[in-house]
Amino acid sequence: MMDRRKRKTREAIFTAFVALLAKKDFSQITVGEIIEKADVGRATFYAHFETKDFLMKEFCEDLFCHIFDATQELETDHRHIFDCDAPDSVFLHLLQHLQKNDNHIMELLTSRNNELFLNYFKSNLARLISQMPLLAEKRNEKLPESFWINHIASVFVETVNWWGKHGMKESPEAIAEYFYLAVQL
Amino acid sequence: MMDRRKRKTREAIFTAFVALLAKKDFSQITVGEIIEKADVGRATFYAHFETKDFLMKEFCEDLFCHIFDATQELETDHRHIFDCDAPDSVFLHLLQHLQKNDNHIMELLTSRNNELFLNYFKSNLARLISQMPLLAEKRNEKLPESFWINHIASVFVETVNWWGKHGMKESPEAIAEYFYLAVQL
DNA sequence: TTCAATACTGAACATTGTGTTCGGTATTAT
DNA sequence: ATAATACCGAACACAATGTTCAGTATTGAA
Repeated sequence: MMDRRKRKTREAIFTAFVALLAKKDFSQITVGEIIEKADVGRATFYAHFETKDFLMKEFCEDLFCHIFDATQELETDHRHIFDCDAPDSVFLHLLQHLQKNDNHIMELLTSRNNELFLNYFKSNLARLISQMPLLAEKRNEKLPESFWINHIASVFVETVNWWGKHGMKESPEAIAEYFYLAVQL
Repeated sequence: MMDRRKRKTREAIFTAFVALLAKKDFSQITVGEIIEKADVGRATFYAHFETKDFLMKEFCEDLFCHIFDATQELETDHRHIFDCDAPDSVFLHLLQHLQKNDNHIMELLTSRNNELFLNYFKSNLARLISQMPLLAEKRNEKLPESFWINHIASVFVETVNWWGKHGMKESPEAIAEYFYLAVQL
């Protein structure tokens, strides 16, 4: 187990980081701002994270690991219980999760110049998709698998992005509908 | 008309910039490198471009303006002459243009962490799409127009991106096929 | 409780990149 | 020919990065 102090400062840095990310672009956040908000020494920051980019990386890994793992577990549960058309509900569930805004993910996804974060979201999503056999069956055989997976992930991310950029007025169900129409599942 | 000296240095800076972009991420290119490669004084650079970001902006505007304008002109010509199904050929024509690699666009599109450039590509493409009435007719009425346009542009850019990242082994025609299958036009 | 390991502090420091300024020189358009 | 314009290049102030180190506090385990 991790030293309690280490956990605390790590958490403090993450919290400060996400608060800053909600306000400004990643590229114009300075280490100085982070450590000031986290109330942590400069040397301490660099003892935890090699650079600002690594901070982003580890932050995303923690976050997506948490979310997608939860989604996937819930998913397998559903499949066990209902044996229903699983893939459909995964995306809807993700959208609902996003709307709740527990981890301020939407804020991050829709903030300007968020490409870095969006890329992490997409790669994690692609990984999830590649593990959904029921979805894979719906693929047009003319399309290469890597193309197909990348395509689904991209469209979902773009859909979410559009949702956020337009004020999230629509319900998760409506957005899911848009998504399915767009990818023609 | 622009002073000859001004044109020359502007061109020198652009050339140096694109050469660097092909090698490394935009964010880690320094003004120092640019002016060294362009063989231009520091003050001169800042007389031309407010910041590095503005350099990127103007570079993209020049480039896309050139390409999309050409595509659009060629397009209207075709429509006048053949009165054929115009939208289909626009994308294919773009892909062929990319394969020729006149302006090293593919190199830029497929270089790592090229989100900024990709975004400019996407917005210009969206603008072009919104001016294609024949394409607009194919939209599913359930989908909002802004969503639809953003979707088409995204899928095209992602398709191109996938193409480049996989070595551009396929022909433009094959990629166009993938694209049409993906967007279901 | 003791104690060695581990983590944090805070300030100093070298380094790198940004963007500005300015006097002097070269080129341009007319 | 000449006035306007552009370039040079070196110096400068400033801001951010990432490192170092001696001193202090906290932790987990014996």
